Amino acid sequence: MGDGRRTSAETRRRLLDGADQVLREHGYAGTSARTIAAAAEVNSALVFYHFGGVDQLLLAALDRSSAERMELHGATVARARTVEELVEAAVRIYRTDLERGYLAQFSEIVAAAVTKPELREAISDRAEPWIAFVEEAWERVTGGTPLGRLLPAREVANAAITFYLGVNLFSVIDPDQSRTEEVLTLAGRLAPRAKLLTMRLPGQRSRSASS
Amino acid sequence: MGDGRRTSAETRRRLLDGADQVLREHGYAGTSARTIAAAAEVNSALVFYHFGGVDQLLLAALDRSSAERMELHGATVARARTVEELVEAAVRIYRTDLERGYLAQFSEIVAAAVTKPELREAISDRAEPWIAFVEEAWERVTGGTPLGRLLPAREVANAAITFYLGVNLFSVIDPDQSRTEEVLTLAGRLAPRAKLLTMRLPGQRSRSASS
Amino acid sequence: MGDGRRTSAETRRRLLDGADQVLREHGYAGTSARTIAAAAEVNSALVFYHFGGVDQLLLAALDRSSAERMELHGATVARARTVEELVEAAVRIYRTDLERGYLAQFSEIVAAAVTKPELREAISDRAEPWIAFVEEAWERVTGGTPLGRLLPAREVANAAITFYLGVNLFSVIDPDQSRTEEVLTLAGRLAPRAKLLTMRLPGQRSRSASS
Amino acid sequence: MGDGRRTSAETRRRLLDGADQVLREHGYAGTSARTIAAAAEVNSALVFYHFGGVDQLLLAALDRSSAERMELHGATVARARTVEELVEAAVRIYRTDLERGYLAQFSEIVAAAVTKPELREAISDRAEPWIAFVEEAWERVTGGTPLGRLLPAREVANAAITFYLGVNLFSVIDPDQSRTEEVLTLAGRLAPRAKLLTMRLPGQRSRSASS
DNA sequence: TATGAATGAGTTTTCATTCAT
DNA sequence: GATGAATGAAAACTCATTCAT
Repeated sequence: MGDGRRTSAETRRRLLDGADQVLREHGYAGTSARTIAAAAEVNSALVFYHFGGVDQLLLAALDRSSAERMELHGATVARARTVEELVEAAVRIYRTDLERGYLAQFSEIVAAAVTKPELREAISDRAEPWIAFVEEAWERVTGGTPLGRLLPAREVANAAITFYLGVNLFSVIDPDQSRTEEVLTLAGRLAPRAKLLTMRLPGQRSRSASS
Repeated sequence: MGDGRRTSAETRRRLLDGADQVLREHGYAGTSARTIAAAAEVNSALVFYHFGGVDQLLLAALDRSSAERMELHGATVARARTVEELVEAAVRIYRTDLERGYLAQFSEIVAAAVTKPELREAISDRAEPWIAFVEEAWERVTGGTPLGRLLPAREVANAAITFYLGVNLFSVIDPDQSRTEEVLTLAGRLAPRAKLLTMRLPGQRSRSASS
Repeated sequence: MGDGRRTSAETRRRLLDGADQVLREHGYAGTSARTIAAAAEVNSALVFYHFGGVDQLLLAALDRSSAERMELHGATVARARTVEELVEAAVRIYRTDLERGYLAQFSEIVAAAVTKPELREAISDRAEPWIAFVEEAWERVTGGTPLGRLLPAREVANAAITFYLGVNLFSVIDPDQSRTEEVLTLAGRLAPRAKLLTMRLPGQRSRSASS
Repeated sequence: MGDGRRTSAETRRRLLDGADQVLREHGYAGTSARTIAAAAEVNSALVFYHFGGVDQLLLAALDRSSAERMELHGATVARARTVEELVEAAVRIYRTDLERGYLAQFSEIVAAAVTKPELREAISDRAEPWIAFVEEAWERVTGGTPLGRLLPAREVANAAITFYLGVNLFSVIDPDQSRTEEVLTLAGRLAPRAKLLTMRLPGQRSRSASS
């Protein structure tokens, strides 16, 4: 399989692409050194030669797309100045990740980490930057405002990532993603109303009076 | 293994218990007909005889605990009359599921369904009643109110289940569940403020005037 | 491979026979679950099903022939009343083990234990009864005699087993076993002279006088 | 691996050292082109370039230490004038080989030769000079004496090498070499008595009379 | 119903070895 | 001389599944 010599970088790229493809088409359970190597049109021993194992290859593939996404999404989020814009950016990010298969890739690996405890730490480490990503964006946009005080960045980030992961699983229930679309649309409609949450509740005494 | 004859029902029960135990202790990846049968102290061919296969046994075990939970959680939710009480009930449900290991069990199977496309439909079918469950509760509590109009039951149910599924995966990143606790606590604090979302936005003309 | 059903005992026997055969014909390095199963005309997974692994099967085969030999050689040695007869018995044992391939089998496994440390304990345990066997025979024949005092049973047993093991390796150098035969013949000729070793050395004072 | 260019001789030396080290630390079963090359900090293809294969490298390493030992032990033995001194020298040789790891190295390779029939001839060839070595020493010390007639050099040499090889395997059963020590100590005590073996047996007629 | 023996395909992983550069 | 990428065979072992009893 595969004909003759190739550069190392080329082989590694083929393997990373093969890993992405197999993961998306057959799920983690259908992923093995053989299936990946077949997709990459490469000898299956090279999975071990270049990456040390199947899981390590999958993680390397995740790292590769994580880096791409971080760049791409970083730019998207940087333009947001208001909560509305931030929610809009989030919805755009979700759609991009869905279309490009990033969402599926991430889900598959996270799901694999649920079933294989030895993967958990690796995944946990790789999710952390994304939590920080959301945290920073929220802080930048709402820092110092009443909304920022009501909804602390850390909690918002955790909730956002939790929801993002859930979308992956929910796709099992919602194969055409229409329900998720509806939820996101709703979120878009609610965003301009977020600041209402910070108003005084009827029957709530004023802050100065309550102290 | 096991001594002497047992009733069919007894054998099935042992297998279901074994499946639960192995799934929680070793994860889906460590689950096989042999490991389950060993935990159940039963011949492994009986997994096939009684359930037709490993995945089918796992699904049967899920059905069993789903029925238990439906009863238990139904009672919890029935008492809720306000949005605050409903969110409180949801938090209590989450904590119960976590403590009893339902959450872990559900996570493992849902994660397996992500990983093994052939399981997806089965999981989808089993999630549907829970979506209906949330939908009905929300409708009962908010039906006919402005909040009910702003947040339609269907979307709320989808969002709630998406989040619940996400919690399963997020457990990988949040092994002691403390981050999830924080998010739920925040939800509890926000619930009384939900009705604020229905207020008129500054600069928004009144409904009657806008038509 | 193999046609249809067989009894468990029959399959186990075939595997043990196959293990013996492959070990003798191809050496430990040429021994694998596949080669043994092929020789046994049995599915190779049965090596694991019945014995748990290749090394365990080999050890079981060793145990089987050790039991046979212990019975056979025990009878041979029991008849010896003098050192001459004991040496004769030892030579007969050596020839029997050589002809029946026991010597080669034992050597292969002991040699494997040299190269694979994880086998050492198992082999050590299995050699111990043979050391005891020699020790008892020597003690029975020479106990209480001057020769017995000069050559303690424990040392004789260790030396005998060491030599026995060496013969295996020496067969590499002495493929037709003629050199080993000569050494054994010499041993037979020397045996009647063993008691001479206990005589007083010229210039050695008598025991009673020296104390 | 390894930085920059090295001379051919240097590379060969590193590989020989690496082979020795890996063989002693991980046993023959843990020895591969890769592990040796790693220990030598050299590219693993050089094992083939310089030596043609792993076993050939191992044999070359054996040849190197055999040459060292031949020189060293030759000097030790040359000083022996009597059987007692010769046995003393033999014990000293054994202890030296043990301490310097020669014994372990030799054991591993000889054991491998038992295990892999294709190595046998190579080992046989390499043992021959040692047989000659013992033969010559024995002949020099006992030649023309009654003891020399009773115990011909050829048989003594074969027996000594057989025992030495056995010690290698016996190390599995006697990991701290204490039992072998005892046997050698006994040999040291017996040596002065060797000439007693040549005395006339009680009831044996005189040589001249018997002819 | 239950058993345990059997099967064949599949997995990860390692190895000696080759070869273009 | 040296390198690192590539190869194909082989290893141990596990699995779901079947089937005669």
